[in-house]
Amino acid sequence: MVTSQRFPSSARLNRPSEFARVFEFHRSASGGPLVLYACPRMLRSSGTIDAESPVRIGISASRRIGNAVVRNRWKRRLREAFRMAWSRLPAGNDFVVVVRAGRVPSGAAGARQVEDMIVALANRVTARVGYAEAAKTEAARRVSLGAQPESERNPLAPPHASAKARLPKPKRRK
RNA sequence: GGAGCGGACCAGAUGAUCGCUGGCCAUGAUCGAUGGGUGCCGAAAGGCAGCGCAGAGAUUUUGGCGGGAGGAAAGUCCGGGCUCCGUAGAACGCAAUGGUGGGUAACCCCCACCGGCCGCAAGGCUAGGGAAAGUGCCACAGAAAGCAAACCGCCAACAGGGUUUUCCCUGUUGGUAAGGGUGAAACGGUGAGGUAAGAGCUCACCAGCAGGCCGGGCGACCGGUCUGGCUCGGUAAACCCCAUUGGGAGCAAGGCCAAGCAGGAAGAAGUUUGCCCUUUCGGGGGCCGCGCGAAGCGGUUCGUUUCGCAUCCAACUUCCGGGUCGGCUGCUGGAGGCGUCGGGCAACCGGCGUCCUAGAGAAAUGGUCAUCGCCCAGCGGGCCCUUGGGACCACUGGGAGACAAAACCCGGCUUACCGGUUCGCUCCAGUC
RNA sequence: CGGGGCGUAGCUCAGCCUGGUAGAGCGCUACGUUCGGGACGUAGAGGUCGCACGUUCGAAUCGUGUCGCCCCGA
Repeated sequence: MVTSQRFPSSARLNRPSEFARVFEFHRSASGGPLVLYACPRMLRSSGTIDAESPVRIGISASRRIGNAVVRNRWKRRLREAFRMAWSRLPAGNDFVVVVRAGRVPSGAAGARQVEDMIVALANRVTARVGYAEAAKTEAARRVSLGAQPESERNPLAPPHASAKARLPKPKRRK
């Protein structure tokens, strides 16, 4: 196991639309104080599943679980766990961890425990029956949506998801 | 030694290692405004193709250097800076404040003092203007709750009765606020005079009120003295009155890029639509026109209204399309910290010197390990000393490590909090 | 950032504006009724009015502070 692992901002979900995309895929697994949502990553150009791209994660800790200090403590603990377990997670996916309740595990044993829990949940949700098919149909629908420009009024299609699948802008001025 | 009062300060330390974030420097990669030069078209202006020569800058890789939460960053309770909104002028309303003087950019803040209350004291608390402008309220109890009033009682007269001298009982009328009892609160207190009985009815002293004068103080107020009428309840954190203050919105403010000196549609020349009636001159009603319309009928920040002044009129307004859930900026050097000197009782102010000390944006300042440090208990060691205690050192075991995380920036207030350091002072006990 | 509302019996709520007695429904307990239960009838218990300080003779009510919860707008 690789102990030294970078964790730059490109490995995190940075904007609300990315969080919404994962939540609206509606695939989750829960265990203990955590709920983990998963969503396969897409290649922007082709709309197919990109199994090679690195894993990205996001953390959601609402005010329900405590004050700012408790929320920050959870986020740091989970970021550290992701950093350590990064190579053991199934590639080509975005994950969002929601903290439900509970005290923050402390010490080395607590850190190991959170780490193992995240890996187990991630493997459980991606190995579930229908995960790959759903990802494929989703990808296919996205390609068809990308072909016909700006028919966004489909209620099944989240607007930010189609925006994510939009073809890159052609170069201007050349 | 014990108990207590007031103030100031700290918010575990060091090291190793793995990370995050933004700054600077170097470096590789990708993109690249613009410039240069080449070819073609053209009379020219210029256009097109294309070279990859220079290159601001953007994104990113790797490496190095140095920086990275608080005393409350919190609650968002006040006050300001800053930004935008024609001007924020007047009136009404609304809201806030409420002893005096000062500090301050400002304050529901701070300092000093005055009055009141609490404490043996050091000290603490204090929404502390006006109740003889007006209105309201004061449950229950009580005769009566605010300006007078007679339930019991007391006294007098008259009538009747008992006895028939005094006296007693009943009733009616009148006088009386000294006594009773109720209540949170009952119309000054004590004494003397006075009276049929009583009463500030009169007098002395005291308390209190109002006014005048003298002295001290910038002032709140304090001290003294004289006069007056004799006493006039409480509540304004009830309405209210008085004085003072307050324009509104908020960094999601605001500006720039995207964005092309700008695509489409509708509205829109109305100086308060026009006419008639009525009016307390504020306005109200009817009819016509525009409008789908009971709305509305110039606009100009704002969730109080009206008025005044100013200004704008298509270069305007609204909607749709386009764009967008983005990027850059505002964004941290400031009523700034520390030291020192001077002024001031103090809050604070001024001069000089010196320092630079967080800028995130699904939101950084962390994880792990080791050592030291803190508290408690036990055992051991020597020391102080009056039996019995005290502090110190070493070891072992156990425990605590709180509250709470910047979000434009400051000054305060309030609240939360494991503990620790230190200064000054008060009371009590003991010894010399 | 700005604005609004609510904490009262085990539960859902009145009472607060205009201060003096805390109340309703459901639930709970006991008894009656019934063969038994439900329903019904009678009686009863149960509340620091979120907390603290103040104003007042007197506070659930008025004022200030504070704690918790909910909602709305940008």
